[in-house]
Amino acid sequence: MTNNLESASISVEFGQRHDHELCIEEALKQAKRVCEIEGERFTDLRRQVLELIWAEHKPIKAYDLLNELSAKRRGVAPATVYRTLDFLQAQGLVHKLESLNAFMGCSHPGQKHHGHFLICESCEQVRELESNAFKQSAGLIEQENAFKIRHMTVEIFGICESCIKKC
Amino acid sequence: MTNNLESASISVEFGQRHDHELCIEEALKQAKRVCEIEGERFTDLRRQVLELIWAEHKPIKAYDLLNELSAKRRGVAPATVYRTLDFLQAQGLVHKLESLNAFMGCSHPGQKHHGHFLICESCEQVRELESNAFKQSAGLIEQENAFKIRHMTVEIFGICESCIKKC
DNA sequence: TGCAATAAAGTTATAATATAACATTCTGCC
DNA sequence: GGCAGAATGTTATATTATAACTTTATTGCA
Repeated sequence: MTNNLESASISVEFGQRHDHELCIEEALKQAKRVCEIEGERFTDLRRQVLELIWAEHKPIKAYDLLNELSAKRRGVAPATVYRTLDFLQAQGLVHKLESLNAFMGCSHPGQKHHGHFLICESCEQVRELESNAFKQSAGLIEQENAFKIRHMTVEIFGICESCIKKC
Repeated sequence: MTNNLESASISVEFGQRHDHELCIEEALKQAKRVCEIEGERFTDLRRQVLELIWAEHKPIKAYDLLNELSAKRRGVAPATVYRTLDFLQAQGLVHKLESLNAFMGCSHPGQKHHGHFLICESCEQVRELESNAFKQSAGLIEQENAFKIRHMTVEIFGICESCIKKC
């Protein structure tokens, strides 16, 4: 077992055709790896939830997750979903999109980063930006305001390339 | 009545001592102005809500607002609060902090801008950044991703200067 | 193996946040 | 005054999230 947390990211461009089964497979594989490294259990429940979250490159709401999960197993309640989401977020496998009250699979699991997102208002797909996209601005802001940044919520709404072309 | 929307901003540094009554007064004055320019009514309810929002340099939750507002007038229900918040947000007088489900008075009313926030996790005060803090990064992101930005939620959590000094 | 300790998941209840739909009142205008 | 539209009141309910306690599964160890 490797101890290298810097793994490849699971990421595609907006509207790009790809074998999404591979995305899911890769996400699950990396999740398993992260859990092993962290000494956490990647249980059936956690795997199922993560798999549902990765079903599309769109954020999913907790109660939609609950509905879909209910089709797969018994005894699913809100707490089931929120607990599992908490776990997956703690492991850096899932991000919450605050503006949408919804959850996304993390494209850079195992890499320490803030989640920054491009959200297409037309196709509703979401893409995670590289963490360093705002690094310079963030540094500047820290200096100018004598403020020590601990976490940044960055959610950018607009129209993706693919949707611009379609107009 | 002036038609100049570019008004002074209502803004103080973290921890800075100031006559907060003046902040509130200024916020209400500018709100009245914005409403006049936009042909909207700055009613008692709207003024009371905005005044409560400006009571501190901290975000306030809708149901806390509801409680405080109930002390001032009869027949206050959730819809009362949310409707008024919607109005104030539409006029650019109030911002919602998505990460906190809470609301803040806008420091640059009448100026077209995204709200970007520094949120101190120690004293819980919030300060609105100048809109152009991220302008360069935003431009870069648009280019690199061929993405047309329409709105940005930027909420930066950390420790403010005043709280760093206290440690 | 068997038992204790801990972690995970199940279960029930409820809190916190937000909106929908319709009724009433207020305001500006003729 | 009376009409039209805006604002507010009112009631009900949807959506999002957590608390508290129970049961089950897993691990480590005697």
